[in-house]
Amino acid sequence: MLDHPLPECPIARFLTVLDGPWAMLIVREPLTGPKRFTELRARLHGLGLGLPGINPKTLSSRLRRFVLLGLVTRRAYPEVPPRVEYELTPAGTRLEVVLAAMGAWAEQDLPRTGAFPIEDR
Amino acid sequence: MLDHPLPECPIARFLTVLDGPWAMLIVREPLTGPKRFTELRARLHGLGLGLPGINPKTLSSRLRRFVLLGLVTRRAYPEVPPRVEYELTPAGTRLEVVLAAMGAWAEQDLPRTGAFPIEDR
DNA sequence: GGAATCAGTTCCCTCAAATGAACTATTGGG
DNA sequence: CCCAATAGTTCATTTGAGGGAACTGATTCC
Repeated sequence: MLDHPLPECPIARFLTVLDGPWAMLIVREPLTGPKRFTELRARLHGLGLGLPGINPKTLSSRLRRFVLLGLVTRRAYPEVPPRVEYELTPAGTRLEVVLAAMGAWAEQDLPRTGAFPIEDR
Repeated sequence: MLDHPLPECPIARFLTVLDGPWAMLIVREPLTGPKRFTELRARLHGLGLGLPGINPKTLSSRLRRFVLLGLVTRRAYPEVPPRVEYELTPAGTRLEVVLAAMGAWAEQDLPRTGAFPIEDR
């Protein structure tokens, strides 16, 4: 994904990096403070994407990407059992406006049921 | 995708429907007025997602979904050669704020090259 | 001694999405 | 007669993402 430069177009760049059903949902969690790996797993349960929960492989893969991109920091404490905390960087925190825009749009224009309103034009 | 109700969480709902590298890029096009199928194909070339251009199958599949969800209208003119225009509904047009948020974030926080800044914390 | 805890990794499998290329019907124009 | 143009569809194939399940290492609690 970072093997060659990202697209010129900012939107395309965003989509390259934050693609997939999980990416933005993962980013949302540490907005309320640092989160541990297992904590993230637990909180990403039952969001009802048709998916039961996130696979640890998927989660660690996304987290590694985010750390690489500077959206998240990873802090490991040499304890037993191990403790690792993921925290948003300022850049990561700034994704909150995107999340807010997505949420607001969906609340207004994307009902849960298949009964979609016909807008007059 | 509409076989059973969408998730309760608005963000998850957004991601269910507007997932994939192409969805938001397609929506962006008719913001500047109705667009024809071939026109969309042409404009979606060279965005550099590592992809050369969009496959017509992918495009027609997304357009069909958007029409179903009420984000886009499809108007066919019985001419030869055929002409079909895709236009955003008010709901589709409201996605502009999401696109703007994505773009602004990427411009500020997602550089093209792998040299990502380390933010002080 | 055995179980539990945590943060992942590894293996194998499946499935949906995307791709490339060819093809359709229709008619006007050279 | 043959080609071009439009809006797709169809076929066959690949790729990557995700899923399930099991496993690791170190240490503390029971």
